Amino acid sequence: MAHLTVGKLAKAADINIETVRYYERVGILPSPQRLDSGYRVYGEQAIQRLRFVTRAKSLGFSLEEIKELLALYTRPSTDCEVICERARLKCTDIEKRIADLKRIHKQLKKLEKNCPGGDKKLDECTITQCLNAGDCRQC
Amino acid sequence: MAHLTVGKLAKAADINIETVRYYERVGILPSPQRLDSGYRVYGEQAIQRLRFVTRAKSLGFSLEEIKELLALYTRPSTDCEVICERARLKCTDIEKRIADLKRIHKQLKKLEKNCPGGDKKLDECTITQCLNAGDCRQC
DNA sequence: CTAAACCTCGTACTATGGTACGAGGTCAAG
DNA sequence: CTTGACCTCGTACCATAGTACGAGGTTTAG
Repeated sequence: MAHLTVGKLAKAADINIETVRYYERVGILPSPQRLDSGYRVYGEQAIQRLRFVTRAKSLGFSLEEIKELLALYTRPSTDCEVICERARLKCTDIEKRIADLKRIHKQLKKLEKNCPGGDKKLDECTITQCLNAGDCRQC
Repeated sequence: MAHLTVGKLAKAADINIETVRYYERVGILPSPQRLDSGYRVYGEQAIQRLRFVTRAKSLGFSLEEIKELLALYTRPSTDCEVICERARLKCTDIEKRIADLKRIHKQLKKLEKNCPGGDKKLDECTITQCLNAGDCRQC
């Protein structure tokens, strides 16, 4: 089990094989050793690394950010605080995105609520009015 | 003021000139009339249309969705309800995105809170543990 | 021993929303 | 009538995160 080809690794980490190669291209995964045939050979730690990537992705980190996290992670001088700081920054980032979406959501709800609906014509539709004119009191 | 070249239109709608041409390419803006020289000529309604696009964008609609909205808008048979329905769908869509981000935010906050921080080593860092292992009680 | 399954690489393509550039033609002011 | 600002088009490029494909070489199971 210690020697994995790229296909086995992909399966073990539940990632598309092309994606594994892509991760290598963009520096997320280090270049592995090769057999004489040119085949890539990975150890168990590659599975761990890919799982790290998948989890970081699910926490909202971009591949660029994950690359940095991995670099920090593999540097012995890195302490917990450094990683925490990254998490805090990402948290703030996500708070901003939530705030943006909430602002949009509020506007849409308001428009929706005030719109007469039914088979009214478009010139009575406040949503259309809003999209059409800057002087809309609904938005 | 009734005849605008693409540059004037872009300025009037506060949109990059290349973007105006791009909108034409992707069908957001209809092909305008041309002078003998080949220059595009627009009327006032083109400014309105671009403002419609900008406002719809700020409400979270994609260009594809805006194209549909515009098609509905210019069809006389469209009634208010049809537009309202689009707004409702977009609202739901945004609610989903907010929920996703909130889930991520919650996890990050939890990780952040439980992490010892300071100059602790990485093997004591619960964030690193979470990224590294699937059996993390923090996430 | 052969056929299937797997691997290699490079390149091109997907979606999204644009931006940039170069070669050339046109228009308006001085 | 020249100069500069504006326009034309096609093409390529940016970020992001991959996916797809084809030609060829390798490995493994029956």
